[in-house]
Amino acid sequence: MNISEAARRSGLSSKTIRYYEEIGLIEAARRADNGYRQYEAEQVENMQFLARARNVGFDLEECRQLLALHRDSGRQSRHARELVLEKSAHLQQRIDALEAMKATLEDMAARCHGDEGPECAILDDLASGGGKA
Amino acid sequence: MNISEAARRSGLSSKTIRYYEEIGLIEAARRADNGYRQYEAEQVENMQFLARARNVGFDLEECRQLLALHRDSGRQSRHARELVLEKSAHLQQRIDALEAMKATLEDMAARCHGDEGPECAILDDLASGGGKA
DNA sequence: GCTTGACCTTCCAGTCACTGGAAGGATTAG
DNA sequence: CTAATCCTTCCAGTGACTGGAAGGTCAAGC
Repeated sequence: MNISEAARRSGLSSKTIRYYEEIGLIEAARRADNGYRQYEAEQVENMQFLARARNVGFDLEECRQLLALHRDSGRQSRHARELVLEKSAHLQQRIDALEAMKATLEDMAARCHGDEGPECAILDDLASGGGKA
Repeated sequence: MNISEAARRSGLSSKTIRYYEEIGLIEAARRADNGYRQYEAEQVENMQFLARARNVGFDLEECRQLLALHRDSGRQSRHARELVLEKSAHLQQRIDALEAMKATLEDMAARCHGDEGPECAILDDLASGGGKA
């Protein structure tokens, strides 16, 4: 199958597939006589694996490790679990940071009239560090 | 004061101050005879404003708008409030996405033995799209 | 055979908000 | 005098793509 079909089936874009090939995340595709990349179901499965791993927050280096574990029949599931727990903790940190930002914004918005006048608790907070900022 | 003192007081790095000057987010500093940038309290206040705005999640373009409102005595607080509410909603979307990722990861981890053996619910989920993936 | 449109290829530039580092000049302390 | 610490400019790199240019290929319809 051509690259756009592989893209459609895997959930990656054609651009992304070429990019992953370029950085060695997926192996270089076989080429047809016209130079077009040709894919088999197996490569598409690898792409799906990558698409799913990316969707749950893994970066490309982690995806590489996960894919290596996936391919390694002598793997230890502990390694995959460690990656997952580490990523989960990381996500929680980012969530906490975003929640804190959001709380500050909501506090600012609550104290701002939001009318046609120039008085503005938001701009005052940003200027002076008042409020929760 | 020199740039490193302005950095210390504002919470931005010297590199970041130079960068903000380069992209026109803060005005070009007055130079001393030796070519060093010289700052007054007023510029440092602008830097603090930017540092705070960045800390609550605004991107540089939004910071530019907020700073413009801050400087505009004829402003309408409604404009600042709109920016804040929009950003807050955006943050919520990102939080939701991260929460979903985290839930998936936790579900995977819960079903993975995490031992010395190769059986692994995590890798199976990523490969087949099972679980919550 | 010709055209049109949808593919495919490579390569280069841009994104965002910095950060690191090189190469070199200025200042300060001892 | 020297060493350490500032400061300057400029260039390159980050992550993970995305957009676009320039050009080759293919299938369908006339």
